Amino acid sequence: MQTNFIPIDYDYFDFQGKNYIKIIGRTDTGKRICVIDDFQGSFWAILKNNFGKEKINKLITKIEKIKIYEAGRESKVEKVELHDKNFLGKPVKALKIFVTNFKDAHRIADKLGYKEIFKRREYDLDLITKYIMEKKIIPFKLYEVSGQVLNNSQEFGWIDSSMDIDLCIKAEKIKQLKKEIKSKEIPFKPKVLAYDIEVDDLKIGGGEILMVSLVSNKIKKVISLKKSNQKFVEHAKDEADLLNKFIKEVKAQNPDFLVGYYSDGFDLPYLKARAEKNKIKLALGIDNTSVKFSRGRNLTAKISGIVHIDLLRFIKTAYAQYLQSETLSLNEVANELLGERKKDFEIKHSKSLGEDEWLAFHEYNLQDSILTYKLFQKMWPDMLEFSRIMQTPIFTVSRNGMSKNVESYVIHNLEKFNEIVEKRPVHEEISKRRLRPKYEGAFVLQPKPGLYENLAMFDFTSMYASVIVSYNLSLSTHLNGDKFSKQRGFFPKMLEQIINYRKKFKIELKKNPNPMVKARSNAYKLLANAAYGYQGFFGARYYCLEAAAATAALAKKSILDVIEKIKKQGYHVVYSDTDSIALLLKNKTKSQTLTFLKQLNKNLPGIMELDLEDFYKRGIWVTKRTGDFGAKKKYALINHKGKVKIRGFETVRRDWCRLARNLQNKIIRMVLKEGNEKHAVEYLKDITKKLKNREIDKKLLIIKTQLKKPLDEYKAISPHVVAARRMIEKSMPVDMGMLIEYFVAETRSKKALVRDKVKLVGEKGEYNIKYYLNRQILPAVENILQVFDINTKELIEGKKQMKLGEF
DNA sequence: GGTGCATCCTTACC
DNA sequence: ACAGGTAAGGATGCACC
Repeated sequence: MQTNFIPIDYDYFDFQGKNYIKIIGRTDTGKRICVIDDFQGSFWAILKNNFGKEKINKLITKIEKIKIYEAGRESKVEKVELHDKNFLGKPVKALKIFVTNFKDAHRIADKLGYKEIFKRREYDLDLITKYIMEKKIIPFKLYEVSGQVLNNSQEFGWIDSSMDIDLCIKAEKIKQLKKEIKSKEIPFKPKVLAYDIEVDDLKIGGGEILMVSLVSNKIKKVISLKKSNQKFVEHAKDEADLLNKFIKEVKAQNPDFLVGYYSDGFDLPYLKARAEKNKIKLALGIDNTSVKFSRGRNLTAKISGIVHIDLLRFIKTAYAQYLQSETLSLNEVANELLGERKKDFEIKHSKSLGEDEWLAFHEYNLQDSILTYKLFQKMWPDMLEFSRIMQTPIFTVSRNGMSKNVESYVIHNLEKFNEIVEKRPVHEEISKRRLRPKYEGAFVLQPKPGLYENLAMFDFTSMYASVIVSYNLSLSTHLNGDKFSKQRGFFPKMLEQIINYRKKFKIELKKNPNPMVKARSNAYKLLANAAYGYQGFFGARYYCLEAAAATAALAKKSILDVIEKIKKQGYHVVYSDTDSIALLLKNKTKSQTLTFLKQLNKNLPGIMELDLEDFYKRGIWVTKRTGDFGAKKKYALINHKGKVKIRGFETVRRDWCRLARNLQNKIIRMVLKEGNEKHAVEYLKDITKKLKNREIDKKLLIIKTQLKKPLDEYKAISPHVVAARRMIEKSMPVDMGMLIEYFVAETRSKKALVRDKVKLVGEKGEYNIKYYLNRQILPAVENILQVFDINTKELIEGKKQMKLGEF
């Protein structure tokens, strides 16, 4: 039997003490297939120099005899091979040691205390990684498998009949099909089922599940404890019935992906806990196994044969830094990425829901799954490309952070360099690394405050990555101190390849815009940007603080050199931060400036590249609030099309109240558009008057601050901590990571601290005029108007001066 | 009990 | 613990008078 298929999910199992790989995929005709592949795991023993053939053979004989009995099984060295390999760029002789069961690789490696052995490596990789590395069966690429069909076969203990699949093949040969998948097409349309639950008690398993919604391209339904004549609602007579109906529906849909939003941390653990309570097995796996959880920093929920995706995890690594949303809630993210929102519904305890409210609740629940489904579709190209490029199953790659993604990419591209994989740092090593002093980072130029006209912004493309490539900075090329070898290392070479791919797909995207090429280009961009952080990250296999420090230092030197050249050419440099430079054109034209930019590029080292980010009509830089010199990381620009770019100002900070943010935003825009402060001052006066007359909507005065750690770990009791404590008193849910909302109210108390005036949003009380005037509005506009020599304090307080702290 | 510096804390920039 | 350093700025903590 022979068929084409795409690998989606990977797993392995033991049979008679040996490991077998189990790949779940789809055939090119859409059938769900399970491919079972024989795979013997192995690790490396790298030999010290200068051992003759005879000595090596003796060693091999000794190693071949190693056997261990542990965890109720016998494992032994099955085979030893001598290879010429590279380790950290240097040629070595190494023994490839094959073991019966790879789970015992570490224990067997521990038995290799021979003086001839320099290092033992790759026993700390997982078997799936080893398999993909060696056999190159990469997720979502097309393969042709031939072998024996298992149909009610007793092979592997009737494994095929234990799974809900269309076809099971014991592989004899798996061959990659060279058929190039056209980048325009998405090669395979996954079957997706999105889900979401509603409960009264947010504590995992703390109360009954009221309803669960399920959405695919075929169904839109809510299974609910509440009877309803809404067409999409299926009634469950009790929670056990609800759970069974849920399981049955998932099985009926038979999806490739079961998708939730924060479902690793909430929906699936909740379902599992309630299933246990009802003595029901949450047997969602295609082999009828239950959901499995693994604890890391985050809870992770795995279902055998169906890829469980928690969209929030992927959003955090691949999207968060490019999103404007202030939180990563489903509502905000869906609004930004899809232009759709959750249904308006004020959640309250199910006991107090009226009949109409149940209808709305059902719709609300359904909408969450609809949004989750649509978000998945939107992100699918990105996840697919991540999986293919990192050569890592989508279950894993969608949960990994960027450092792990860089590492996966490196590990799976090492074979081109004949390299053995370096080990993961263990606990002591990590602690040691974390104690190392920080190195000096980027250069930030102190700006001179003012309103400027006719500017350009230059920036280096993927600056740190191109520094790493241009100066060959990595662990394997590190000699000593700040010295690095001239001989090109695998890490910089791989990174250069990444940058080249990024360029190639960016160009392709311009010619032919489509989501797949965009996703590919973006994945390479994210990889390039994370490479620097990776080398400085204490958990990295290829950690090299010297390389990270040198990268930062050489980047700094490069930008300072360029700034000098720009000045010499007669431009005025206003500002610079890390990889960008803002300059005044003065008497120069745009085209002269572009010519000059080309000239600058000719003299840059290696692959470094300086780009024009944009030309700007005006820009404003302000003073720091403390001191009369320019504030870094705070500026605003307007380009010639009228597009405004605001950085660092309170406008973009979520821990300032809306009133102050909106006011500052308007004032910045007025000033940039008009080039003077006239309208801005009028607008400020108007808002001030309204605030003093208590005409401002309290919604605009809410301050939101995130609880970054458990409440009892705070040393300083700040306003948001007080607010959170009050919430607990009122038995409102308070969790680490939550945005705490409060406003500052008028109080009779003479205490001066803000925290003594904190009130929760729902609480009665009038807003504190002096606080919002002196600590929100004034600080937000003061330094902007100061550029025009306006004393804002006098303006809004009248002639009578007031101390800043007073309110 | 007010002053002023240190420290904590959050959130931004790149 | 899950990429790095640089920076602004609010609010409290606390020694000091």
